[in-house]
Amino acid sequence: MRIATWNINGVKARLDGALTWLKETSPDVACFQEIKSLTEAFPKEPFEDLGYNLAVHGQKGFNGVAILSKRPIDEVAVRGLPGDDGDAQARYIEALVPMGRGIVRVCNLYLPNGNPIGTEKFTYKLAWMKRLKAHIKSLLALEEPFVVLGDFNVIPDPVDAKNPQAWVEDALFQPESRAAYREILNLGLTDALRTCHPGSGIYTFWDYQAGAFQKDHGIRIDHILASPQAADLIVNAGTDKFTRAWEKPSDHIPVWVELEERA
DNA sequence: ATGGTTGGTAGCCAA
Repeated sequence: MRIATWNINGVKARLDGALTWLKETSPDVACFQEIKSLTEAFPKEPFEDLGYNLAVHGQKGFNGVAILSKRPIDEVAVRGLPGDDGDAQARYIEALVPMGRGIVRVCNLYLPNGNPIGTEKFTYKLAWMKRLKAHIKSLLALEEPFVVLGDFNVIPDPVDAKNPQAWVEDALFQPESRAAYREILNLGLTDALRTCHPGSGIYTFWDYQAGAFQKDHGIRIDHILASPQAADLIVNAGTDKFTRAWEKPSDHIPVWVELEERA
């Protein structure tokens, strides 16, 4: 089965593009970030017409995440990242979807950007990552297949940027951000895209400004991390870079993983 | 090269 993630940067602005992408690539599960929509304002019908079930966790104007699944969504396990009841930002949703004889848990996140560094935004990013680590640790104890995927807003390594030096003052490439990401990975998760494409030059984001896409000044910040039980099933992973060349593109492109289905 | 562009919203904020 194919599970994909895409920061669409506004569901209303990207409605046509998102529908075209779903029709062309037919993921079984698609996770969106930055829907920038209230839950009740999400345009569900055109997606349902393509055969998708939806679980939406939105907020007004900013953030917002959604899970679309051609298979039944057995349960929406979590809305909002656990660990801080005072955090109202809609950046996390988790659902259970049938796979093979069992289920796969899909954990869709939009990790805080954290810029500019030296502000409460960066503090919030690091605190959010600490909460994410704790939550993933609890999921690993279940010893089940799951994927944690979405816009992590972290450039893991220099190889994940065309021009790493351009990002040294950015929250996405701070040593603290990278260390927190590494701690999560080192709990025992597998970076699906890295595993299938170990080389350099794979990016998932190009800024709208200064012709970044034309110059291929990209970074890899959208990730799919697999639990050990899911990593055993990885067949392939990749990106849908063609969407970035469309009219009115998102600044991110989709990332997907193909998991072997064992009946 | 301290600029540049986009989305959501209603003035700027977030990215």
